[in-house]
Amino acid sequence: MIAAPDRTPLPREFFDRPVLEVAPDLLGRVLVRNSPDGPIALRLTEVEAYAGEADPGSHAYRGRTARNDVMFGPPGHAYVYFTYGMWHCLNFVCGPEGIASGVLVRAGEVLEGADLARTRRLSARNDKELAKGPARLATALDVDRALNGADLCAGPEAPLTVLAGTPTDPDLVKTGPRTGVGGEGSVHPWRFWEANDPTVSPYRAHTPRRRRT
DNA sequence: CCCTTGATGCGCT
DNA sequence: GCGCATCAAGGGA
Repeated sequence: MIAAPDRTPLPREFFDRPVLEVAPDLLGRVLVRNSPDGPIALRLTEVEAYAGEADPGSHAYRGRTARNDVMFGPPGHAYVYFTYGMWHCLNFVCGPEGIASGVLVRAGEVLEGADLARTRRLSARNDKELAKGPARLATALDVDRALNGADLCAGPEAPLTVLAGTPTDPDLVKTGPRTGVGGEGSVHPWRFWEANDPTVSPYRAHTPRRRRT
């Protein structure tokens, strides 16, 4: 028998730790998105750590700007950015404050609200694909820049919350280089996922693309 | 399955 | 202007 997931929201102290400690600990936790259309609960299966201004793969690498501002703020908040002209990606800001670290939420398994998620992800061929990839996940959960800076620790009825869930067995946590991160940023195994989980996104190496003429 | 390419807005140099 | 923490469709094997 499987223990019921813990519905207790994670406290701010959870996020107020070094990002490389928080990232693997997020696997198996349950992200709840309360949107005007209804709630969706997502069990996290894949994340990536972005570790401060010294990390060349991080948006914080070139210092504080209007875009990455919330990364420099207190832990336990959402950092949402817009990329490739059409997609959003969701991060959890981690501590300590001022280090500008975050965890990119890359994939998960929809536990509740699959009907709603399907209406936002019409191209998904099956439910495993609803949140297989960071932009798909944000689309399924209706996450956009309106949620940038949202407090993850404001309670279970807040727009975004992370419940304790059932942490993934550490023996099942796999690590590898981050997807789509090139150069110096690719040397660290800062991608974390749950072994044998069908909702984890495929790894893709960094591929520079030339703009259309 | 694999690989290639187009779509699309904007932050930053 | 360049390049991006991406996705979906299309064609070949």
